[in-house]
Amino acid sequence: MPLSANQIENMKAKRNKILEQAIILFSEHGYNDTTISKVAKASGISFGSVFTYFKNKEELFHHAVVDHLQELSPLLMDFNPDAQNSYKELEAMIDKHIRLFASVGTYLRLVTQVIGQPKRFERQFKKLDQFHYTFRSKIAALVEHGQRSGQLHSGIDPVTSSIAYTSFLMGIRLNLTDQPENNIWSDLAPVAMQLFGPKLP
Amino acid sequence: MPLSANQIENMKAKRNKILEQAIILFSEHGYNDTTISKVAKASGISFGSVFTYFKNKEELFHHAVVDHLQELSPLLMDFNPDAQNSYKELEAMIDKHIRLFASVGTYLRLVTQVIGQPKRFERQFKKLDQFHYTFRSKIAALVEHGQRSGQLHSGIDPVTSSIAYTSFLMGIRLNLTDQPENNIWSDLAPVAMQLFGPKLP
Amino acid sequence: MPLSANQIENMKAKRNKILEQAIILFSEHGYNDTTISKVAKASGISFGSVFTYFKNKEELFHHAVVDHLQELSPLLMDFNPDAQNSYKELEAMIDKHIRLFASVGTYLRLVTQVIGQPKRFERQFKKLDQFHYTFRSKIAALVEHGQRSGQLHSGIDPVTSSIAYTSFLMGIRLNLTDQPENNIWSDLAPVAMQLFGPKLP
Amino acid sequence: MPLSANQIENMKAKRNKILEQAIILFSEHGYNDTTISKVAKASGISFGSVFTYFKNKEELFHHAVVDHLQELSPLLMDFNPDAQNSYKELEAMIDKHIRLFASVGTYLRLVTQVIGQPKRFERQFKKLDQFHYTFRSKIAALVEHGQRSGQLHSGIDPVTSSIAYTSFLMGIRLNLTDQPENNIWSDLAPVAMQLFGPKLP
DNA sequence: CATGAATGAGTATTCATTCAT
DNA sequence: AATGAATGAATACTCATTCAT
Repeated sequence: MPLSANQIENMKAKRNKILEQAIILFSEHGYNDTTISKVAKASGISFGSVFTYFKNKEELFHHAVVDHLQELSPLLMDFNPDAQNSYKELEAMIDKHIRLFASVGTYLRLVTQVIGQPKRFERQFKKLDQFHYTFRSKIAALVEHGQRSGQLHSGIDPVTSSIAYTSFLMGIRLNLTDQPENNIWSDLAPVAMQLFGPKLP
Repeated sequence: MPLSANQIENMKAKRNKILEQAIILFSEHGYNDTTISKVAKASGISFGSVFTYFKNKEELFHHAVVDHLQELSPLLMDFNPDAQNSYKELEAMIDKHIRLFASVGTYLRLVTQVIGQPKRFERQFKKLDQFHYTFRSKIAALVEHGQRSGQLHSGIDPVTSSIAYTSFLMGIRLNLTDQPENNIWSDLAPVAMQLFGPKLP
Repeated sequence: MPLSANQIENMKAKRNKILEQAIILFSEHGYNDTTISKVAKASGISFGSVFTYFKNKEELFHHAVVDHLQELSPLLMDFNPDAQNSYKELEAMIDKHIRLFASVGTYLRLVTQVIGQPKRFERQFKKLDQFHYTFRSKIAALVEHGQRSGQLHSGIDPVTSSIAYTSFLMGIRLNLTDQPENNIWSDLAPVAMQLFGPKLP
Repeated sequence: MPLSANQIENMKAKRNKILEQAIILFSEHGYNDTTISKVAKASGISFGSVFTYFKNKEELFHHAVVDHLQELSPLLMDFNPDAQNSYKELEAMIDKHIRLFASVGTYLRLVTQVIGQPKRFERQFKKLDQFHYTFRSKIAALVEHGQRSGQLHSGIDPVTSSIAYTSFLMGIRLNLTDQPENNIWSDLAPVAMQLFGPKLP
C-alpha cells in the first residue's frame, strides 16, 4: 500500500521537526551530550521513531549540519560579483551577511563545532569546507572586480581578503552573544568593509 | 616526612605532562571523546594517577583551558597602549598576535570549543570572557590613542574595532589549518591592520 | 501503540523477579557487595534492563526493603486488640509472629541492616520506623486491654512491653540461623509470652 | 636498634586510637563505606601508617570487632552462676547488662552488622558466636540453679531462656536509639526478668 | 617507622542501537 | 510506520594496597 500524499507530508513535517530540535540541542550541548532520547522528547516524537527518519545518530547530526546549509547558501551567495558598482555591491553584501549571521546564531554555533574539530567531524567538515571554498571564491571575484575598476585598493590579494572576511564573520559570530540589545552587530559593517581596502569616496 | 624537593619537582612535571596531553586530546576530540584513560596513556602515567593531580575530569578540563591562558596572556598583552607611534605599535602588535595564533593552534581550538558552548562550559567561559575583556580593552586604548594622535581614522569606535580585531583573530584561527606551508598567515597582517582604519603614510 | 496487557504482565513479573533476587543478595552480602551485575545475573535479566525497572541502585534497594513490607504488614497486624480473651489473642499472635519471623529470615536480615545503620539508610529506616510504630502501638493496645480485663499483670507499662516484644522478635531473628532442624523457634513462644506478664491460669 | 619503652607506648596509643575511630566509622557507615583514608584522618594518623598497625582492611575490621570484646567480656560475665540467691543475682546481672548495652551502642551496632551477615564476616562471626555460647551457657547455669532452688519457674528450658535473653538484649540495642533522654532502658529490666519465669516473692 | 604518591581492579550508570509488538 | 523495552559496550571515579623516599 503506497503512502498517501497526506502521509508523506506528515512524515516530512516530522523529519523537519526532528532536525530543527536536533540543531538546537547539538548546538547548545554538543554531539555527545545530545541524546536521541532528548531529541525525541523535544520533537514530540517517540524515541523509536527517530530511527525511522535517521538511521543513526551520526546521520542525524550530518543532516542537522548539512541540510540547513542548503537553505542558507542562496542567502549568503545573493550578490553579483560582476556588479557595475562593486563598492555598493560589497556594502550591500556585508550588510546582508551580518544580519544573517546575527540571526542564525544557533545553527552557526553548530557549524563552529564542526569546523573546530575537523578530524572528528570529517564528513560534515568536508561539506562545509566545500561550501566555504565556493563562497569565498565568489567574494574574491567581486573583490577582484572592484580592484580592477579602481574602487578598492589593489594592495591586498583578493583571495586573502575574502578569507579574512569569512574568518571575520565566523569570529564575530563566535564572540558575540545573541542578546537582542547587543546592537554592536550593526556597527560592524563598516569595519568589515575595511578588510577590502575601500578607497574613500 | 614531607616530600623531598625532588619529588615535588617530579610531581609538577607530571602534572604539566598530563595538562599538555589533555590540551591536545581535548582540542582534537572534544570533551566527551577524550577519556581519562586516553589522557593517562598519552601522558605515560597510570590511569589512577590522573586523579591524584586533578580531582575529576571537569577539573582537568578546566585547568587545561585556564592554566595555559596564564602563559599566553603576557605574550598577547605585550604592547604599549601609550606608545608614541601608535601606528607602529599596532603593526608590531598585529604581527606578534598573528604569529602567536598561528603557533598555538591546538590550544586555541580548545578555547574555541569553550566559547562555542558558553552554557555547557560556563566556568571556563567566564574565565576566558574576563580575559577577553581586559585584552580588547587594552587594544581599544591603543586605538583611541592612535585616533587622537591622528594616525588612525576616527570614524570607527575603538571598542568596536577592538572587538572586530579579536573576532578576526579567532576567526582565522578557526578557518585555517596548521599546515606549515600555509603561509597565508603572514599575508593577513596588513588586512588586519585595515580594521583599525590606518591613514596611509 | 501502547504496551499490550501481555507485555505489562511480563514486565511486572520481571520487576518482581529482580526484587526477589535483590532481597536475597542484599540480605546476604549487604548493600555494597551486591552489584547490579550480580542482581541481573541472578534474575536472568540483562544488566542494562535492571535500570529499566529501577532508576539506580539506591532505588532498587529502597524497593527491596519497602515493597516487601506491604506484603508482610497484614500478616503481622493480623490480631484483634479488642478481643474478648486477650490472653488467647496474645498467644495466637505470638505464635503467628514467631512462625513468620522464622520463615522470612532473608528479608528480615535485610531489615536488620537498615535498622542497624539508620543514618546510612535514612529513607528506608524512616519507612520501617513508621511501621514499627504502628505495629507496636497495636500490640500495646492489646496488652492494655489484657491488663484492664485482669488477664495480665499490670506492673508493666504496655508500651514498654510492646517494645520489649518487638525487640525480642528482632533479636531472635538476628541470633538464630535458618537451619530447619533448629526447632528452638517453637520453644520461644511461651518465653515471649512472659514479656507481657501473664497471670497463671 | 630496639624500640624504647616510650616508643612502644606511643605505638600502642596510636593503634588504639585507630581502632577506636575504626569502631565508630565501621559502626556508622559499614565496612565498605569506611575507607582507610577516613579512618586515618579521624585518627590523626597518616594514611600509610594505618598499614603499619594493621596489615590490611580486613585485619583492621577484625580487630575492631574482636579486640573490644576482650574488654567487654569480663563486664558481661560478671555474675556468679552459683550464687545463693539466684533471684537477686539475676536481677543484678540484668541491671548491669542493660546499663552496659545502653552505653556501648556504637560497638554493638558493629557487632550487629557482623551477626547480621555471618557468611560475609565469617571469621568475626565465629569469634562472636563463641563468646555468645559461653556467655549464654553461664546464664543458663544461673537459671538452672534458680529453678532447682525454686526461685524460678521450671517450665522453661534454661538454655532456651538464656537464648531468649541474649536475643532480647541485642534486640533492644537494635531498636533503641542513643538519645540520652531515652530512659526506657531502665524500665526494661523488670521486663527482661520475666523471661526467666520469676516466682513472685 | 612515617608518609603519601602510584597503581589498576572493580562498579554504577548512560545511551545508541536493535527488535518484538 | 510507531513504540518503547532489551541489551551491553563504554567510561568516570573510588579505594585497597604497594612502595619509594
